[in-house]
Amino acid sequence: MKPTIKDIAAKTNLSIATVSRVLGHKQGTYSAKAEAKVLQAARELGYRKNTVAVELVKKRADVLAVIINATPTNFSTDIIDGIQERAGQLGQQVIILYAGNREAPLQHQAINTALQRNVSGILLVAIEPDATDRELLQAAQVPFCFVSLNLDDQNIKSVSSNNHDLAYQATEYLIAHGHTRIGLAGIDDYHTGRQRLAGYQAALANHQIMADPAWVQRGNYSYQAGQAALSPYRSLGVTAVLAASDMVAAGLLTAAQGQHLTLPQDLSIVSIDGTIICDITTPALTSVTQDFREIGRQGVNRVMGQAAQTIIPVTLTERASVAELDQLETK
Amino acid sequence: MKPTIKDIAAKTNLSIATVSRVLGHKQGTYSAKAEAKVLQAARELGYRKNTVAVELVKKRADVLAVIINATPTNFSTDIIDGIQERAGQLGQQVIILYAGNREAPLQHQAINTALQRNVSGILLVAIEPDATDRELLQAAQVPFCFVSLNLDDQNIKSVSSNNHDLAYQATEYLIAHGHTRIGLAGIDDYHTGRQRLAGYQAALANHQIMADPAWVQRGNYSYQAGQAALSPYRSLGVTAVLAASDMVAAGLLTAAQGQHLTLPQDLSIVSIDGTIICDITTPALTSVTQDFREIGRQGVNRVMGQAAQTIIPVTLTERASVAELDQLETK
DNA sequence: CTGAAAGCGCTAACAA
DNA sequence: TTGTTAGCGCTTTCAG
Repeated sequence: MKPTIKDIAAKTNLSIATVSRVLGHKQGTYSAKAEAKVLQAARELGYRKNTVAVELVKKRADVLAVIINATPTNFSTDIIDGIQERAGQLGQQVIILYAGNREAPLQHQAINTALQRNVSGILLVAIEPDATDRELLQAAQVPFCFVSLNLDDQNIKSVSSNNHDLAYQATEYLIAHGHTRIGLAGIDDYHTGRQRLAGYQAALANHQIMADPAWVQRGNYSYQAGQAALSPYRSLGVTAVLAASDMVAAGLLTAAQGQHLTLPQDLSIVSIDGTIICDITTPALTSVTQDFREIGRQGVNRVMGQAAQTIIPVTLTERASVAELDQLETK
Repeated sequence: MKPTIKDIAAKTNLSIATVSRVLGHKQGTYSAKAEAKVLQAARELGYRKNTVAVELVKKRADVLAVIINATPTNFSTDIIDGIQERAGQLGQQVIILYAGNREAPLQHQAINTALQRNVSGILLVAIEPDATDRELLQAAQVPFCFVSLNLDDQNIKSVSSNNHDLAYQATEYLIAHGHTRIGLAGIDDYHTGRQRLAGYQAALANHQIMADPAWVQRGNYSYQAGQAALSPYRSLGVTAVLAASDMVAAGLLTAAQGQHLTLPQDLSIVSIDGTIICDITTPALTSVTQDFREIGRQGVNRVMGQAAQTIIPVTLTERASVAELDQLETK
């Protein structure tokens, strides 16, 4: 039914080998006449190459698999844009596999799907691998790279912002604005969260601020986590919070407004990510902004073996969610 | 290098046929003993089935391709959740192909990629097909379905909200709240935009409101489009705007606040979509809320041939962005 | 219940 | 420059 190179061969009185050559653009191995005939026949028959067959014989698919989960955050489109851009330049197709909401079986399944198709590389976006995931990945002879997540293991490829530095910068910024009772909200208890926690603690320690452990409210980077974090802070006299993501910041902000707090006077917020969410809230959120597009691009480079373990710099974007504390009275 | 069924056959002294049968779970065609031997050998060898080979011989891939573009909106994750959920139930894998930002070549490429892999179906999420896209799709013997977009052609499968009704409801709501000078912002000039425009116009006509054409500000559903729409409205005495998406509404809202308008008193907004963006803004956005998850689920049903052309109902979610106009003075 | 053998659509030696 | 041929790894008749 669907035409194959055989049909083209029959129609042109050429061998399938010649047809394959012109369709594969093996320049110099066929005559202009053969080329013309094949191309025309292909057009007439509505021929389309069967990629599956090609992949089988070549034992290689020029495909990058991107495994991604439904993070409660919203930065993944930028990362994917970056991936797509660079992958296109390197002649790789991109297929995105979806791993649900941190659901282990779906993560395994996505990895297996990628592996079973001999993709040329796997990019794991914001995925915390469990033991099974790591085994699957290690056992296969396929390059993989964690993107927007750093496993602390120099031997495992990754591209991300420097989470320690990122939290450190944000905390320093708040301290520079007179805050000393500073919360950290919404981080998880895995690599990213722990790295950010360390940066936050380092900045506080750097200024001899004795942190109250209750200043750290864990969560999953979601809007809901931000909302939940507010009320504990109110009794702690916290004047500023570093939010683990824009979504956490937004949750914190709407919860605060629900309690009739005035921002930033009653509560300053610095957010991590710097997506468009920061512009949408009132007041706009000051953020440590990650370069997600570049993270995506470099992820491709890394998995295609063109770059070393990579840290992408962040920038601090001042908007309107931090108050200078000097002239204000701490509660 | 990578083990194949041949290796398992050699190791177990069985034929590759038998190995294939147990690995394919062709129950009743092999003995328990054979099964045990094969399974163990497979485990020991770290065998993983080569999906590409299977797809070649079966001439069929149990894969649904989802083609999606980087819409400036943000509802796609919900749709994908729904797709994934239903696809899983039907034993279909899902691969997501990314079509850039309404870029024709990338759209063709994504469609071709799907077609070249004989996927069992193609779901196009919020994709406006051009002539080439439609030809490609029609020519192939692969079921496809537009999701969150309705082409007005009863013969083409689609699942979406009723755009006419959705705009009609929103407009009626504003009229019921005393508004008569009502804008429509951010719609595109394709199917979705035109359908919503018609619904908006129908509601106005229904109340003998003579609409000023300038009340309609076109755009691409983006935050920027919302921001750009504000200033024209100020000179037109518009008291309320129906925003074509949550992002448009957010843009409108921040632009209005930038002009020191008080919302909703100075400008009421109803948004279309009802994503989490509506909760994040101040005031929260009243919206006509689409059931994106269900749209995704039904998209799978439709493409797998289990449902007819489908309209998913919407609901109006009242939040805080619409003022009752009775007791207020129109500018 | 098991094995032998024929392909799926294509590429890549190897000959001609 | 072109054709012949042998597979890629798997499923599936058809015999046994």
